[in-house]
Amino acid sequence: MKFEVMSSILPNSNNADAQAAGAGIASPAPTFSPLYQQIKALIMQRLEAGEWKPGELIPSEVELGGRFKVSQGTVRKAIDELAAENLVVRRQGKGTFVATHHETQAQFRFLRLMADSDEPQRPENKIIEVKRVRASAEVARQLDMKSGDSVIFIRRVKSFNGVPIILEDIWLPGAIFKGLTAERLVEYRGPLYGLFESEFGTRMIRAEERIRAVGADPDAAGFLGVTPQTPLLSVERASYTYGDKPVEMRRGLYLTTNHHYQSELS
Amino acid sequence: MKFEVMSSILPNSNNADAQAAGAGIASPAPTFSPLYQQIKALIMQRLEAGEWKPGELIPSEVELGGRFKVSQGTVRKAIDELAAENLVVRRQGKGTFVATHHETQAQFRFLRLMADSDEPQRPENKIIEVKRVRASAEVARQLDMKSGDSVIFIRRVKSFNGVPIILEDIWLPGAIFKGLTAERLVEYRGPLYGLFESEFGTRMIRAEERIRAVGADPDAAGFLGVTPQTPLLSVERASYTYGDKPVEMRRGLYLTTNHHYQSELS
DNA sequence: AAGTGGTCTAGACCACTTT
DNA sequence: AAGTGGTCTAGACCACTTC
Repeated sequence: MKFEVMSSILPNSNNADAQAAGAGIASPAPTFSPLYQQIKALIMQRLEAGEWKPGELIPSEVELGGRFKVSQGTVRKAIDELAAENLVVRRQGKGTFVATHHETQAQFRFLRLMADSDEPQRPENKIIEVKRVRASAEVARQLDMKSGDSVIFIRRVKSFNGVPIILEDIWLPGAIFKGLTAERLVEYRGPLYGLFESEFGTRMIRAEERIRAVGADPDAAGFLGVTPQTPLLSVERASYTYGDKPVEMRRGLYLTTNHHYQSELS
Repeated sequence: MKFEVMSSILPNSNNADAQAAGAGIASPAPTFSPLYQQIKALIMQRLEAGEWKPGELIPSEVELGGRFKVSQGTVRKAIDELAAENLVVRRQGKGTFVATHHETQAQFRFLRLMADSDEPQRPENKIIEVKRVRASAEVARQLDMKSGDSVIFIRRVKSFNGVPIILEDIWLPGAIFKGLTAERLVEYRGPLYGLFESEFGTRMIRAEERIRAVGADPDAAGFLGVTPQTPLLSVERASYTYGDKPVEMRRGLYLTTNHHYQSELS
């Protein structure tokens, strides 16, 4: 808990109390940041620390304003940004809740593959393999670990309406996902990130994908029921939790004969 | 210019004046929208009408507040959203400007292909072909026209550091881009959307892309210097201007041997 | 009735830019 | 010095939810 602004830098009488709230900790950082950003950072720290867990209600804006000695409007602006980043969800009349991956609306936020037709798609996951391996140089780099560190490897196939469409390899840091077993994965219903969140206390916040066109290798061709060299979408994903800490690496091969990857540019 | 809220629906004394500003037009819409959304819509209408052109300064928040008979804070919230949608750019101390495609920062907003390495990429465009054609059924559907309507077709190749990477076909509504010639395209420096904006008064706001993996046809293989059936990224883009009116359709074939399409999930 | 987020106003001071 | 957007406060009323 700290405020980065000193009264001398930001001689705003309104801020005096807020600065006092962080009293005792002299900040070495010379960079300015507005009060609401500092409040946002404070709330984010508490989210990260698990003070309020996914799905739970956080204190009201008035309550937080009192706690941090700032006006409700300032807390509001802080929470506005947290809501824009999907860390938190507002519900009028009820309050503000910590975002969770256990919601129908969140199911498709991280799967951008859409059917060309508008027929309903019954998704189905099949776990092919789960094993503990040593991190390769590339996996170690992506997950911010050392080469040879323990990593959990998952291979699965996602089908739509019974037709295999995605072959996906997933690498997870062994230290974080210690007790993860094939049995648990097979029996679990719902999105993987929901499992990570509720059983391993690791909430995925943000991801980046790198997309390429590749030819199917014999292995992939077998799983997807196509001939080798069939063009496939290669989707490499790096997932991050609080503080941009990497927590997952994926590589998916998407069959895009009757599906497409949807991207919004704005 | 209209307000969708009647005093009886929104009995906020603060709004009374704002409602009066739209006086004379009875609104049939029964849906509620907050004042700042109405202000936002009003400003958007003026942007669309070209009252303030791209790159120009729009009136200050105080000025607009006076004009619409609402407080500066309400105008601010309206402009906040317009800025978030990239319709407008704020500059502290200067004012708020209509966004434009003639800015270095905007150059890469609509090209998500990145080099795998971090070597500098010298881009280069080569116009292959420009011709007037009749809209096929699919083009007509995408551009919201009738089959057979006049369409301008452009084919070009984009190279990085002298190596051809993208073959792109572009379809434009003939009615909007009437005077567009191959000569003008060849001599024009800078992003295509900049040309559209300053010479045809059509500003692209938003786009959607559908991505697939395909095998190179002989034609494409020739332009990109690869063998037929080489996997390529097929990127179909639909571009929209104000009011979600389609103004462009594209189909790019990206060679992703040393490049990748970058996508942020959040 | 009480509490919550959602909207709106009014006024103040700040940092930045231009005159 | 004057004008602009950026931040912060304080207070009001609203719509929605729960008790």
